[in-house]
Amino acid sequence: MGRSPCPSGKKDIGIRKGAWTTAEDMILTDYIAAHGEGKWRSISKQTGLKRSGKSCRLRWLNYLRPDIKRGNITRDEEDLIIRLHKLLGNRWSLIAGRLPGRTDNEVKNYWNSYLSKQVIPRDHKDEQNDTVNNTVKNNNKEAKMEDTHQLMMPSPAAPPVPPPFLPLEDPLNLPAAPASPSSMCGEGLLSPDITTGMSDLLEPAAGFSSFDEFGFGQFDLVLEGDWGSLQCIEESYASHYDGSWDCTALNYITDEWIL
DNA sequence: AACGCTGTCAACCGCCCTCGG
DNA sequence: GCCGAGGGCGGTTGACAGCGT
Repeated sequence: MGRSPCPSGKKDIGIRKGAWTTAEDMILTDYIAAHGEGKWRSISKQTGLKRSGKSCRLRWLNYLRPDIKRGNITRDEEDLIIRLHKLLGNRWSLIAGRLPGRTDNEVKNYWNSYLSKQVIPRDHKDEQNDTVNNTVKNNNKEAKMEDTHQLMMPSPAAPPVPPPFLPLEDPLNLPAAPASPSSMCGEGLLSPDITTGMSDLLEPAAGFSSFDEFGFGQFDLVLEGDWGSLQCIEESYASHYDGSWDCTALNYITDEWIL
């Protein structure tokens, strides 16, 4: 698999490229076991590996790390990837961070080669479901898509419908929730691509170190159906609100998760 | 058996961010 | 504030495997 070791470099003279050998893996593994991660560029100098620092880092993070989980992506992991991608877009490192033992590269490859072909066509189909004419030829494909689609729909055992997620009460003079996501886009609050736009919109605010901390905290609660705690987080958010976020987007995020 | 097509996935590339001087 | 080095990340490439014809 992977590229053959054909040094193409005019500018990287002396730097090996392509597939890693077992010997190189051992050298890198031994070095990191002894010295720890980091200082990737110095690794090649210290060990004699003719690899760039980036290449060493990539090899370690994507393949050699002892906590890498091998084997097929499970149904639960697939479900989580789909949900997280819906929330975060192509932020593979963040998505992988929620999947212990999985790497961003692995998640990205899995999405590009498998999930994107199921989820995206399905979403597209939903937009024009009145015009689709199923054929016998597509039966198997459709069945597979349906299977994936169910992952994104509330299951019979899904959490109860949460209380309405209304705009927070006003002491902070927060803007009212928009009538629809499209209106948010129209006002420039969210980019047309809602999944990536949200991450750009929700920059760190007081009380939370990052959008990810805030967002994942809510995400976990949604998954668990813990609407009470979710409300507490929202209230906490309201008490810390410093105006750097637009809370209307949070309402939409939660709607997105639930839907 | 040979060939072409397609999917998979390790690895590379280039951009961007952070941090220290 | 500027600059360069180091590192992180998403997008893309390309070798290989498997399958169909």
